[in-house]
Amino acid sequence: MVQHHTRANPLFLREEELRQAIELLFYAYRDFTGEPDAILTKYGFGRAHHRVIYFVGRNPGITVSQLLRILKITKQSLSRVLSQLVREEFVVQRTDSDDRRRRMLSLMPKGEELERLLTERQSRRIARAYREAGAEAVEGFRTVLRGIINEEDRRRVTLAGSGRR
Amino acid sequence: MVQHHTRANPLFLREEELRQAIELLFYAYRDFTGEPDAILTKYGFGRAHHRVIYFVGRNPGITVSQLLRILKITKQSLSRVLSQLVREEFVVQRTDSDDRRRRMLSLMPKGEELERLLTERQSRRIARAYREAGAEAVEGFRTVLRGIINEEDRRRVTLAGSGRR
DNA sequence: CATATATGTCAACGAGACTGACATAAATGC
DNA sequence: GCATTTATGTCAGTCTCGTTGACATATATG
Repeated sequence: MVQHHTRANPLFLREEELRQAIELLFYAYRDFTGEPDAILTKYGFGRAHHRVIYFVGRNPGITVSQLLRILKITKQSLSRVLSQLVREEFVVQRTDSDDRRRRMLSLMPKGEELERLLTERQSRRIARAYREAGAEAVEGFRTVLRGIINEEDRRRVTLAGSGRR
Repeated sequence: MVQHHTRANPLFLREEELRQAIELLFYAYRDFTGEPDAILTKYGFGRAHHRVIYFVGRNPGITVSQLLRILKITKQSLSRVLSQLVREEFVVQRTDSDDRRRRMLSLMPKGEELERLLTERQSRRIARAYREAGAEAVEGFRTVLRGIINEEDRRRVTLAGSGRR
C-alpha cells in the first residue's frame, strides 16, 4: 500500500478513517451473517428466512405490515418466504381479534428452536467481541451504530424490545 | 413489548444486550447500503458491482484472486460482474509483467467517478455518526467491529490500505 | 516436461429482491 | 349504509447475484 502523507493533511486522514469504517462494516457484516447462512442452508432456507424468524421471535404477535416496515422489502418478497415458513410450521398466523384483517405472527416450536440456534451463533460472536473490547468500547459501538441508522428507526433499537412501529 | 425482569437476572440482561447488537447491525447495514443501492440502480448496477468498484478503487492493481479472497464469492460470480464493469469501461485489466497469468485491476475515469459518488454518500453517513458520537465512541466502535470480523481478516482493516492478501 | 496456479467461460440453478395488476375481507368515515 | 381505505395475499414476469460442476488456456515452477 502506498503511504502518502502519513502526517499532515487532516483531510486525508479523515478520508482514510471513513474508508476504514466502510470496510469494517463490510467485513463485520460478511462474517456476522456467514455462520447463520451456513446453518440455514441445511434447512433449505436463506438469509431472508432468518430475518423473518428473528424478528417474529423477537416480537411475538407482530403483524405483516409491521414486519415489512422493519425489513424494508415488498410484501411479495416477504410473502414467498413467510408462506414457506408457515407451510413448514416454523411460524403461525393468528387473526387479530381486535382487527380481523391483521395476521399476528409467532414462532412455533420448530421456529423457536431454529431461532435459538441462529441467535446463539451470532450472540457468541458479539459476546466475544464485547468481552475483548470492554464496556466502554461497547458503549461507543452502540452509539456510532445508532447514528448510522436512519433517524426514524433509531428508536427501534433500545435495550428491551425490538420496537415494531 | 413485555417487560419481564427489568432488574435482576444478569443473564437476561446479557441476552437483551446481545440481541440489541444483532439488531443494531441489521438496521445499520440496511441503511448503510440503502443509499448506494438506489444510485447503482440508475447505472444498471447492483451491490455486487459496488463492492468490486470499491475494493478495486481502494487497491489499484489488485488481482482477481486477491479480490475473491476479500469478497468471499466464487470466481463465476465475480466474473459476471467484473466483465460487465470492464466492458462498460469502469474497470481495466492489465497483465502483471512479473507474473503474466495475473490480471491487475484498476478503475478507469468512469469507475473513479462512480466510486467517489458512492463512497461520498456512505462517508457522509459515517462522518455524521462519528461527529455526533465523539472520538472515544469511535474508538470503541472500531474495536468492537474488528472483534466481530474473523480473525484471519482483521489485519485487512487498519488505518491506511485495505489489505489485499 | 509434468504439475500447479491464475484466470476465464459455458451451463444450469436457486434465492431473493423488484414491478404491476388484481382480489378479498374487514374497518372506517361520512 | 355505502364508499373508501387498510391489511393481506396472490399471480406473473423480471433481475441480480449467489451457487455447483465442467472444461479451457496461459503461464510459472519444480
